[in-house]
Amino acid sequence: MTEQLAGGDLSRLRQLNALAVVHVLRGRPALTLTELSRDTGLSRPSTEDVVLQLQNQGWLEEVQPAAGGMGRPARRYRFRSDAGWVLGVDIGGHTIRVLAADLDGEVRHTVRTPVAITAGRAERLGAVDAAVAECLAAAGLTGADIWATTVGTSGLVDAAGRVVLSVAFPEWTGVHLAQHVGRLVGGTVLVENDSRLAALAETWRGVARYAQHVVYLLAGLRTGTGLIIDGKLHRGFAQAAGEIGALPELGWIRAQEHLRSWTGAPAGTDPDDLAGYVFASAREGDRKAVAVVRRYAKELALGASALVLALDPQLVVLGGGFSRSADVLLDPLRREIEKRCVRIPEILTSTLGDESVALGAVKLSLEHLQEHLFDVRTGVAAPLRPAR
Amino acid sequence: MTEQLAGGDLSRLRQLNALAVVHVLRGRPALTLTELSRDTGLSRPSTEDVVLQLQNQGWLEEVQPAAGGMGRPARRYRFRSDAGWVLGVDIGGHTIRVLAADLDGEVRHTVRTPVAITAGRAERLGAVDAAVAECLAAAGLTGADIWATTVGTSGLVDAAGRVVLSVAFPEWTGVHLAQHVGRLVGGTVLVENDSRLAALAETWRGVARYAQHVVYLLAGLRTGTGLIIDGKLHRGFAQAAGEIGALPELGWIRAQEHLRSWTGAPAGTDPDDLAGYVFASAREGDRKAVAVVRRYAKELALGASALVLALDPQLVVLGGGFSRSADVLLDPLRREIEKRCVRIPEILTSTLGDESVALGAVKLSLEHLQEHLFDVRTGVAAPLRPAR
DNA sequence: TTACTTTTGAAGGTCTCCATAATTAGTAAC
DNA sequence: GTTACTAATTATGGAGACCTTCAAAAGTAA
Repeated sequence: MTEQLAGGDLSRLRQLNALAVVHVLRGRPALTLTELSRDTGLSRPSTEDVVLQLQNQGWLEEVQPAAGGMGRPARRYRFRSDAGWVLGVDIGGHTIRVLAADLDGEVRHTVRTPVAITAGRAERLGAVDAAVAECLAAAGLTGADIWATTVGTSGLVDAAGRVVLSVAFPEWTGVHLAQHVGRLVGGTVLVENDSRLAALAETWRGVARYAQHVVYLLAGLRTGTGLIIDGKLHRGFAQAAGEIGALPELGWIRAQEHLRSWTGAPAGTDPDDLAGYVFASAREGDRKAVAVVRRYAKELALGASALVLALDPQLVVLGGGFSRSADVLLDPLRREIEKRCVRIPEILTSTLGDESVALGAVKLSLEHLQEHLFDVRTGVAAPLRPAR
Repeated sequence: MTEQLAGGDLSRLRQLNALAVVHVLRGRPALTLTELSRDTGLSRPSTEDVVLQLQNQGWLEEVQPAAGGMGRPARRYRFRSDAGWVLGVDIGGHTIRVLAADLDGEVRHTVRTPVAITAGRAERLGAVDAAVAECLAAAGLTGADIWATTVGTSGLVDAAGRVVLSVAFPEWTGVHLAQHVGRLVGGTVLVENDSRLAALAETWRGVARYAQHVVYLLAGLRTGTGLIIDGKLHRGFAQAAGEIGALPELGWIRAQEHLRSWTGAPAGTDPDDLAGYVFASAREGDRKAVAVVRRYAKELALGASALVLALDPQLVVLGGGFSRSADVLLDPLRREIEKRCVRIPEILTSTLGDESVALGAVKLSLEHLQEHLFDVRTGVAAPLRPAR
């Protein structure tokens, strides 16, 4: 059964009303007391009381009254979204990304650092340190100002924030990212698989904003998935959800091999760049390239269909590097899914691009704060970085 | 984001505290005010106030004080679990089951009516009517005393309570079960797929009580699934979740054919009874029967593995008629799943038997009431059958 | 009958909310 | 520049729900 809400005394009521005020005010421009009173359902005097308390605690700030208008100018209050900060870190193969966002989720600073795909563990971790430091400096913050950080990485991550298994970077296996990044910033450090974060980003600021159940496909040099169920990221009992690629009968692991088998690219092309040539040739109508893309789409669709049949999502989102070639990839993918599924979900292409993982990391940090700072169980405390 | 809890005035606080008292008292024996005060965190006088109000509303009842013990005997109050009733109906191929349970989920009356597997739509609906009427009569109730009813049926059911597609009983397709049963009883009538209800029953009173993520396999003359995610039944966007059997590459639909291909049963055996002979022979070591069971287990495991890889459940529950033969079925099933999955969940056999669907139907009815009658948004109103 | 234990009932106080009315600080019109 | 109008602020009184504390009541045990 759902966790019941405990009752309590009058201070509990104040707690709830303070929470209601914060909830109304977050992510919106400054409001007057009358407006707040209307939106919270509280009386004007009570609203003022609550607002004064929140102002003393540091959550709210009075801003200049709006010019013009009849009657006595009303005081206006805004949520101090800069009271705390969160970071989103994406440790990719070629790039480290760090986003600093305020409590409203507004991304204020972005740092992008290239890193060699061949970089080892120490070098990559060093690049992460440097990027985080650079981002903090740019924002004029120190690690102590950060209330929550989420790190996205490829591979399987355990609940403690350790990389349990990384196929793409064998050296990465075993690295304790939560601990490592925790040296640099305050607050909680979460670590999550990159595909899952990308999926989360789509439900936040991407094409999946309206959907409660989403299957996200990361199609690129690696293939991955992220599942959103009931509006929440689904991890599974041991963080192993979405690993449909492991099923040998579906042959998802072989999917990219089709792309690499193509011989139409200039000699000496880096195998990692080959995919781009295949898609480009398919776009120009090269029949062999079209056939290769179709075979790739079919294998991708097999895993996707299994997920769709299992979960019946409203929406499938195609993301990852190959989603840039959605014009040649989406149609065959859709056809293959339609062949197999009972009910056909919408199938859309991600528009978030390279930033999706880092954005999802920001969102996960915010959700963590939401649970611990603005929860109905605890109410709103003074704005302080939560204990780790 | 999660739906925020609205604030309010003092009556809201009373609402929450009343809810807390009800929550503490439900499903437990009568408690004294002192005990209630301790468990709710309220002061003694406040607890008394709340309890008196709930008693006036009809939710609580004073019972005889406990004999013996030191000091002045304390008044004791119990939750009036008989203030309302729910029904769970299982429309099976051979049997109609109706359970009547009180608000604590205690099943007080059970009716089991045989119905011919060949019965048409009208005959089957008539049997349902008769069984419901019989159950109400046995409980001394009328339809108006029923606050919620859930009907379990095979096939795909839409949100309005209509059978959209029934493969097992073609005539069943299109029947509006919610409407039909709604003629007999008050309150809400929910209709749900039987495999899902069986899965729900396992998390309530079965082997899955401790698990948040469960894959339930209905293995019998039909094969079906039920998914529990985050402790809740997962239906998907269009109630089509769990239809992994449709994926041609996994060949789930062919699974039972293996059992029917067996030639070791007495001539003229009803094909529906064949499975029992196969399992019995396998139990006695007949090598051909063992091989047939193994092939069946493999195909069952294929679909199960897809679900396990997709969701990473803590637990897989094997239910349905064939779960009686778990002694010969479970081991090969487990081996095949272990071959394919990244993380191996526990695999257990259902112990609820034939009643699981009806029990799950009772549970779904109770969950519906829980949401509408004892919700933090509304608080507890007077005990009246909720409007439809 | 007395001592002890525990619940009950009553009193007084505090907190948070609400409704209402008086005051204040602006704009608009003359 | 004064006056009317508008809308926010401030002040007041009251109600509801909670808390703590203490005396009275109703049992058991010696």
